[in-house]
Amino acid sequence: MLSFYICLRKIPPMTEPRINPNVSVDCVIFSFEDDGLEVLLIERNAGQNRIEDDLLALPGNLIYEDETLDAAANRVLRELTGLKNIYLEQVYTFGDPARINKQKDQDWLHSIRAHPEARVITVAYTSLVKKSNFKISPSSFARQAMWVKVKEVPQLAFDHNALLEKALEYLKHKIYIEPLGYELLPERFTLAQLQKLYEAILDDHFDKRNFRRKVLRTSFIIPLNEKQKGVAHKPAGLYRFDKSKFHKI
Amino acid sequence: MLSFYICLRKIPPMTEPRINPNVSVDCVIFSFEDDGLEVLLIERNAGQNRIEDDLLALPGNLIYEDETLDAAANRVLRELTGLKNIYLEQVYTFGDPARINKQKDQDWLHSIRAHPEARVITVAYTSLVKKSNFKISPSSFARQAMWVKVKEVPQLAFDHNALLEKALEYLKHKIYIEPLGYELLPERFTLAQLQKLYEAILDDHFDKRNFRRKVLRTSFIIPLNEKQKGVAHKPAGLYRFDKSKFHKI
DNA sequence: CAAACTTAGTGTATTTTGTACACAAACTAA
DNA sequence: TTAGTTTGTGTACAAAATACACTAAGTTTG
Repeated sequence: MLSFYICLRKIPPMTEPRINPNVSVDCVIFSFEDDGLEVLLIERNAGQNRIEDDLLALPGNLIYEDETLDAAANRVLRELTGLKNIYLEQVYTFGDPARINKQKDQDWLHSIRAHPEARVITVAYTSLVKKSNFKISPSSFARQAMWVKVKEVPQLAFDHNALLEKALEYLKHKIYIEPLGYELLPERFTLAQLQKLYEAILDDHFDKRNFRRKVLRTSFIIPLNEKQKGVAHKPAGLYRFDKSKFHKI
Repeated sequence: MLSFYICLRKIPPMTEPRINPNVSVDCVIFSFEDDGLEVLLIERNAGQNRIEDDLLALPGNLIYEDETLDAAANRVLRELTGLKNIYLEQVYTFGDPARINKQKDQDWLHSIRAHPEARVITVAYTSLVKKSNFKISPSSFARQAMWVKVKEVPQLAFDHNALLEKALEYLKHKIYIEPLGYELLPERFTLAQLQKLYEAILDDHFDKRNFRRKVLRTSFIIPLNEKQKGVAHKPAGLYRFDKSKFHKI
């Protein structure tokens, strides 16, 4: 019993972390499927008084007073979707005073926030993940979390369509600077998959031969001595990334 | 008298704008002189109780509740340095809870802020200007504003050295995407000046002939039929930018 | 089991861009 | 007149971008 008591004393007091009412983070999580990019959205849940026909939103929430922005983004993503240990990068900060003024957004904020009228600026984060590596398990005020094709995203809550646009633009720039494949493709992938990924992100089309030549000139995309199996056509060779062979410009 | 009265009624009541205690903006303003980049810094002024040996800082302050972040950055820059109508771009947001905890920063905050202990996240903005186009006239809590060579910047207040680094990195990326010359060079400039600008921003050196060839391949750097005058060597030809001939990638 | 279907994989010619490199010309100051 | 300083130029080679069409290797179907 004594040791149990001592153990209890070592547990820090369960004070609620203090919330900063003015700053939130939102996460724009992309995944790639063969027919394009998808983004992770949540369906808001207003506790008891469920609001029908509410808008989808990016996972996001207010930050705690004692956590960094990066930590907040990770926590919020985990709380709302169950996704853990995802490397997030900051994209842009949105701070229009009117960004939370739409009626539906106000209704929702009133149903879940202590200070629903407070000015909120939000810091957008983004990441690329392999859908299959993560199990979505919504909690907190997300009734559901789901992948939606980027080309089919409807009107979202707040200014979240603008956040999505900015994150896409960020991706496009970034893919020029470093290869983004290892985040999004399976460990072993075909060059056709890689090409489709580039075409999806850059919203463009490339010549197959030139693309292959360019890719194979790099030292970090490495052919394996394996082929696809069970496809109804000539099987493609498989490749992998060697992250260690890539060096930033 | 009547019309005067009516006129008075139309003037909005002089309420102080409400300040948001949790969000600030900071401006990283660069200028280019022949021997490198300079950045605009202020010397803080703690009202009566002047703190000796205080650190230099980037111009920045808390935002008002009813203004956008962009507007706040413009206002703050104007209030602190007199610089007006500068096109600012958002760079990055810094939100470490400990970023304002240095003793000197705390002392200063206590001397000027209503809530000196409040968590403050800051949104960094940057711009490139021609020094000669603007007259610096510090006011508010800036005792002085001054241009400091980027290579000679000392330790700054808060996390402002990190903000400066990030803004420099932003510049380097940006100069690959669009020519930054028109912001920083005189209307008519020599190719040597342009080359020095690129070398300053990218912190690199280029071959003169190759640089000239590359520049002249563009359609937006246009030779004038004029030469430098009064220089103690062969006078260089002058060029100008034609912004309309440049199209983003 | 042959034919049809689907995707993989390959080479060449041309143009454009990058890179390395050295010396004469134009002006001023002494 | 000379010394000093910066401008302005050309060539040869290597690397990268671009345009373009057919055969090969599997599976499915009839």
